Amino acid sequence: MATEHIKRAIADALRQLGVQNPEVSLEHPDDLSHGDYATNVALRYAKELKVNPKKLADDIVRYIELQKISFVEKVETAGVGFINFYLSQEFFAESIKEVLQKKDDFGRNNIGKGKKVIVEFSSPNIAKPFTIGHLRSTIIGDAVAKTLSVLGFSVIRDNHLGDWGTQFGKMIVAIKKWGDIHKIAENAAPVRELVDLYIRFHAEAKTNPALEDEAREWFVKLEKGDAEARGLWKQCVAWSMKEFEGLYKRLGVSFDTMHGESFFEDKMQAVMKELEQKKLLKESEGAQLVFFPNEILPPLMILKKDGGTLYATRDLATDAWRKKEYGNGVTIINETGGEQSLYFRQIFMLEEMLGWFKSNERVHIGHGLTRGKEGKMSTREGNTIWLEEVLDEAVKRAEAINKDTAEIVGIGSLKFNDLKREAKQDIVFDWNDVLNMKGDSGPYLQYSYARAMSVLRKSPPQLRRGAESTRRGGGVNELEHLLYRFPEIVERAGREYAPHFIATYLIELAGAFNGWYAKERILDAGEETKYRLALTAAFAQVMKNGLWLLGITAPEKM
RNA sequence: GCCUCUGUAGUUCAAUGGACAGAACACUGGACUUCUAAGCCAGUUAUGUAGGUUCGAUUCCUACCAGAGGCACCA
Repeated sequence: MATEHIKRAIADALRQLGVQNPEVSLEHPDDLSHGDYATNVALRYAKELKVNPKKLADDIVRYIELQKISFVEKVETAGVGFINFYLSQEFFAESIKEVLQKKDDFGRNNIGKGKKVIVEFSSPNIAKPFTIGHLRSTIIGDAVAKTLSVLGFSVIRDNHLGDWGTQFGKMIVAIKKWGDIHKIAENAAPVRELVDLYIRFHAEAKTNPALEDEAREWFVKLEKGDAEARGLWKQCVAWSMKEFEGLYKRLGVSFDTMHGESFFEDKMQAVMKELEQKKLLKESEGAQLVFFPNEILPPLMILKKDGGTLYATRDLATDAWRKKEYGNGVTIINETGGEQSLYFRQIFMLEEMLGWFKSNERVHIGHGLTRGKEGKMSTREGNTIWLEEVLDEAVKRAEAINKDTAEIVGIGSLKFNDLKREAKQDIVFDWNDVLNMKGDSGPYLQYSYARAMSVLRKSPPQLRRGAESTRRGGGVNELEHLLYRFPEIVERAGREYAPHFIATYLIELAGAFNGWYAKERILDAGEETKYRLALTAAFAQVMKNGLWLLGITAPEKM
């Protein structure tokens, strides 16, 4: 509520001093003693105006002081020429009131109004383990989708299941050669058996390359609708889906659409036709590829020499369908591992060449690898960590402290550990780090929230009507300095598709609350109790909303 | 070989080109016999190397070093 006024006042001052079209940047200084907002315009325009920056800053301040900006108490110059703005007590009282009134309304940003966005995430493969690797996509994608939705975007959460491809040829060969379909069905965890078969396939294929050809043949059969191939495939899909549903339920993640790759099987023909018509396809060594102008990117294969389709073929069909289904102007976000970033650059460029999308309508969020200490974990090698084991271990560790909340705390710690860092960073898997329950962790936030709720529960009801209580004297504390910034943080996290901005903000916020809580007696503050309760309630509100964006449950007690 | 990403404290991570580079873990010490100690307070330690652009660089550019990933029939 104050930023626009401040910016306008600075711009006016600059015009007054001779700048034609002033550009004003306003930031929050790192150090609270430098005020709530600061601008570096004096440093930027000193050269142009041929004056000393410090003097320019002083001139600007003198002009601004005459303006009397609402909610700004003090303006002063500092350092080499920064101008610092200190907000007034009324501002903080107002902002607390606003938080309490708006509740679930996350602030006033509505940058996504009228815009559609598809967030494709999680996307596990059928008949393969749901590993710690897929967890990242699931967690980050969920947080991004939620963040965009509160910014007003109309969000379609899509799980693009890997239920098609040569891998099913391999799977079928393995089942027919070494498996027993009835035994697998009786197993409590059929997917594990399938994965064992898959690993065996790769082990045996090393000495017997003919198996690979056999697998390709079976996939072609599957594509042509062979009854036996279809039957085995359907069975694999059913077993996997059952397992996935259990995991999604535990993680609290849901989807609007679950169109697997097989859904687009019959939609690839049209894409091939369009590629041919636009003369984008070129034959090379029997396969069909797209070559990019000036070789700015390596060629992208669309059709194999045996006529089989590839991931790219299906993805193009997928995006063509989405365009038709959701209309022009839809933005598509793919959350996948970072190792696919070259592939997505190829796809994005091709889709631009086809005239389907503008470059900013296609986004790839590539997360870093979760790897073991010894290197990459791979299904083929059989050294993956199953997500279920990780969830169980997380809950077990949380149980050691408190049985009642173990499930939400365990899963909260796991999610937060992922979201607190930039998505593109690799994670070296380490139990103690991944399931950290102390310090910068999910449980720290949950605990801070539960503590605030406990204070509110124990407070006298007549003092709880915080919204209309007024702030009293005394210094503004860190918590107040942070609370009003939540909407800005959410907006930035949405714009940059980067949930870690929310995560790091919440850590800071919780730290401010805990520090304040330990020092002050909230319920025994005399006349000021009402305002302190309002502040506590506002903190709880923001923390709850923030945790929700990250997909982490905020427990009332723990 | 080429391309992309990463290099910050003993460790794991932050930091829209700005003020003294922030946290957490670990370590050391402290407070609390009243609202939740998974907490609070205090302390030690860091921008891979060499240049460049800039009033000002962890951030931008160049080269090098180190790690990860990718580069035609996997996804």
